[in-house]
Amino acid sequence: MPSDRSAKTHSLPAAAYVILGMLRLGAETGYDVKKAVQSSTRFFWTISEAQIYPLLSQLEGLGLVEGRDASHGRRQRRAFRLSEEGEITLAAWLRRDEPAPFEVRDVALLKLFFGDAVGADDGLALVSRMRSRSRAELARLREQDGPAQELAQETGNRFPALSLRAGIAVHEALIAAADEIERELVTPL
Amino acid sequence: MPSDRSAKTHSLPAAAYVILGMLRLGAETGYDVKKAVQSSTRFFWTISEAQIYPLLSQLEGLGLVEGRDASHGRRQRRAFRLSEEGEITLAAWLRRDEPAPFEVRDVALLKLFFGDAVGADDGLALVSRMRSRSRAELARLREQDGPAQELAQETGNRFPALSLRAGIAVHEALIAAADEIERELVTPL
DNA sequence: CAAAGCATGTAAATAGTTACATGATTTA
DNA sequence: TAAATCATGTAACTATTTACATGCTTTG
Repeated sequence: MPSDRSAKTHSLPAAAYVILGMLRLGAETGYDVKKAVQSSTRFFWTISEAQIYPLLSQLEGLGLVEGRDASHGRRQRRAFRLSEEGEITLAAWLRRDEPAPFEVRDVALLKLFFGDAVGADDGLALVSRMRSRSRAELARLREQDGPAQELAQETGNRFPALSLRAGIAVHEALIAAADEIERELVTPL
Repeated sequence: MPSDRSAKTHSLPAAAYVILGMLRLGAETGYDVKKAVQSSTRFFWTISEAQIYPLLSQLEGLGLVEGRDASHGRRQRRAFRLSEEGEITLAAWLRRDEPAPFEVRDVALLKLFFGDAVGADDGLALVSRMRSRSRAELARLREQDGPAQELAQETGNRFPALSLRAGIAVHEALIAAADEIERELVTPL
């Protein structure tokens, strides 16, 4: 675990740390990062393809990652790895106790908040949509549980599996909340 | 409850619906909207002041809100209300069953995911920071519980109080998850 | 051989934040 | 009378998404 000797303070966007972190966990190409994000951190932070490739170049320019050509036959391919600088920067970010306001961006919950603007049936529909959305997310997260556990066994990286639990807990809570809200809605005041 | 006769499909940004919804719930000025967001929907969707004022003008241009001068002495002040068009647009958006992927943007959880990049102590610090953050949010949401209940009694708008519960449930779940993760971390594999 | 997946990228547009700028009114 | 709160806004910047564009390789 590197200490933060030369901790770059240029505070990169969060997406940059997602890339650094994923490279550390074994991703090699931009495509790998994209897949990894989609299956795991997507719950905590989404990034799109259009961010990944430019950011990788930027990070290379800053010396935080090292790229090399890893083309496969005629298919072009760039493989990256964290540089020592990159590891230091990632660790320094993790240790930095910056204010981190919890931020959800969820249209389903947002719509629920304004549910009084439609009739009772449409209001109930909002609740049930929110629940089925959480059920789907829950299924997706549970599928990741196995692979995450394996990663923990094989590489000793325990945090991905542990934080997956947090995601699972959130959606279980949302499903329970939906049930409760529904019950109250059918009971008139 | 209006039906969506002339449902504007120009699909506005989510922030626009937040404004429409808040006006419907009684906010009058941009400042009111800002305060309302900070105390309630902030959990589901954040918007900043710099978005509110330009959006209000835009919405006025589209005929979805109606503004009038409501200056108080020499203090300038614009008061807005939903137009009928605006109510229709809001209701149509609520009824529209668009894909709504759950999206969290949370550096605390994100850092937790990459916690293996630092030592055991720093890793535990990530868990405890995430927990205290959720405890603070929980306190804030619980403070809103009273006012939300009153709103429900006085105006019949029940959804704000109900969806507040979802927010409370989420943070309770995250606190429980943090406890569990911590327990596992101190137990070596 | 078609479809799915691998792989990389750009352009244009939209969305959102931060910082600044201003000044009035109410409350302690 | 100082501090807090009310109130509105702009400029500059940063972040992010959507849509497009390309073409290879593996699998069914």
